[in-house]
Amino acid sequence: MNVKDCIFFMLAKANQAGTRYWSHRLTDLNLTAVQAMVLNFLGQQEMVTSKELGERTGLDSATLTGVLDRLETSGLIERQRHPKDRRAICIGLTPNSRTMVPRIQERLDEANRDFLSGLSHKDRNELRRLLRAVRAGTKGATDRVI
Amino acid sequence: MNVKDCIFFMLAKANQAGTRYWSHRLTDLNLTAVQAMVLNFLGQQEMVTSKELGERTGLDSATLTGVLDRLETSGLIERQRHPKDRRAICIGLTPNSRTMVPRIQERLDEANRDFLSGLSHKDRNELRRLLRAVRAGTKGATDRVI
DNA sequence: TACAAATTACTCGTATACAATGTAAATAGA
DNA sequence: TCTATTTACATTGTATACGAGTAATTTGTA
Repeated sequence: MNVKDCIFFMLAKANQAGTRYWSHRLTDLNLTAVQAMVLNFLGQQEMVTSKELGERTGLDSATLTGVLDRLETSGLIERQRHPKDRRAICIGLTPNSRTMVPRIQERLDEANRDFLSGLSHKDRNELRRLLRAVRAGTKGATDRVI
Repeated sequence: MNVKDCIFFMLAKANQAGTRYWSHRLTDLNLTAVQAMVLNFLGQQEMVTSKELGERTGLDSATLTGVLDRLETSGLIERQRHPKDRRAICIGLTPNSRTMVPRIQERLDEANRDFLSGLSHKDRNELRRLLRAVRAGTKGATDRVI
């Protein structure tokens, strides 16, 4: 099988293109693609535990620890003790990041529109449907799918 | 926009699922997804330069150096001087990896079939078409697309 | 209640990714 | 020919990813 027709290769390269595109739209905010995605999520659902945040954003617990460390160092999130469960921590935005979140959301909307502007409306829906199907199809096969 | 509908997020998670699936099919060969892909490519096109290999596999020169270092340490590839251009190196398989490549190719074919077994034949073609379109659509926007 | 099992977050080691920089070699132009 | 630019590869530093393992805590159960 030609590498170019391998689905794993194709997914990896499409993802590379997407991440690169989204990252380049963030350079002036000094955020990485993942960091912006986490802040965006926290803008909708603040004070979640690390566990829940990981589940929603599809980030491994080990990965998430690092992402949160860097966001905390930048003063963009706060870790707080969970009131009921002393094992857990609650993640919250800071005053700084709270004003930043709306801009991130604008960018994300724009970037989504622009990135797919070469596709017809129908194709965009098809792509989303198929990507969802791919993930759903492997659920359980290797686990870990959020 | 809900994170779950964000195309960058969806591409990242579909890719995660794919890489995980393909990696798990390789554990007994002691290869990573990327390493197997590189060996598979070398099985079809031996003695390519590092530059060409990078272009074909979509690997950054910095990334490729590391991948090749590890493959060389494992005795699976050899770096040789290019006969005409002393800046360039030629990458070749070793006796060890030459016997391994057919097995990798079998695995890759199997994994491709199985990974997409939940999709109809038509959907599989659609997915490939759309992933190609996504990459082609951003060609030039951020460069680097192979 | 005592204690094993499960859970939460973290740490460590390894492997991609990629921007930026360095270095040697090749090539283009004056 | 001699210099300027380009090219090929490597190196460095930072940021995901993920498997494996750990400490603290909670839960389930005998």
